[in-house]
Amino acid sequence: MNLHIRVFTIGTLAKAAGVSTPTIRYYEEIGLLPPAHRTAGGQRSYDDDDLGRLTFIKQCRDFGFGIDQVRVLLDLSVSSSRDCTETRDIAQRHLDEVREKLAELRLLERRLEGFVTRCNVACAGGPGQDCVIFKDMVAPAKGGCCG
Amino acid sequence: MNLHIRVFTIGTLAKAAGVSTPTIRYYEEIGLLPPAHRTAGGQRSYDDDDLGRLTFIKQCRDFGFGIDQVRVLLDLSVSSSRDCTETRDIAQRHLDEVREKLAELRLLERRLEGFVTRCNVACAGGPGQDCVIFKDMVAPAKGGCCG
DNA sequence: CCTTGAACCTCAAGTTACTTGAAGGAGTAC
DNA sequence: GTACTCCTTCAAGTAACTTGAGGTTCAAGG
Repeated sequence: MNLHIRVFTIGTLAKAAGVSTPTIRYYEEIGLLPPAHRTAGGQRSYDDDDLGRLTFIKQCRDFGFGIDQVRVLLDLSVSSSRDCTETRDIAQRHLDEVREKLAELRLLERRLEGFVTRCNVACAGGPGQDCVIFKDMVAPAKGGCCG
Repeated sequence: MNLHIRVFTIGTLAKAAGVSTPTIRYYEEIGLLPPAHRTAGGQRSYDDDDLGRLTFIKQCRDFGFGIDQVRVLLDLSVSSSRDCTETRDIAQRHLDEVREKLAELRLLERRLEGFVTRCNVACAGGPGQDCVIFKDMVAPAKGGCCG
């Protein structure tokens, strides 16, 4: 209970929030963070409120929200109505996107697995084989490598 | 058997390979495609070899390979040794990356699910609740929204 | 032959979310 | 005072294209 007012340099704030110092300057530049207070020498100076805001941003980014979505979430976070349903809708849409991406990646994983497997089967003897991967690759959607 | 020599404009080539025309110009600019032949009027002109090369590139990109990896694969595709093991190793490394990304996304999916669920539980009554998502978000790694 | 409209040309800048680098000033410890 | 780290701004780089401005070529129709 002895640190009633904590003051951060940009570097200590960065460590506390888990981001880089250029990122903090960048967030200020694009308006995610307000212009920082400055010391007499012109260096940026932060307090716990700033840490809170930055940590919030960091959490949102870790959730995969884009900068523009973070902007909306920040606005919601200070709006008087505290409209949680809007927040949930943003998160739900984002979740849908994540699931789409997951489906794509799962498909890609299977295709790559097949590719590597065919390589291993056909090229077990090492290099010098008459690998036909590249002919296969030119014919779309058939999978390739040493087929 | 009547189309022994097919000639493509950049637009028809783009459709045939499933990419955009600016993308073709971009690939030429960065050296993935050789400088195109030109008509008397200065417009680009392509043949089936170009279609083959571009289709190969497209397939690699669909596989998620980066441009630099595509460059290597293109080199391998014309190398005399046809070293399939090298090709397989590139694909294997890429597969590993895809699997890492999948793991990340699965985790993210679960976190977002929890987030949305908590929103629904706490905010079923609609807006105006005292949503505490934003306080939660400031405390890292706890999940948020209306906790 | 001439005009119209689509498709083409080049060059520059925008996109996302930062990172990296250069050149120099501020703050702190000895 | 000097050594060292951290800070400052500004510019450019990253990946892989996309978009836009302003102008040219081509094929078809009248």
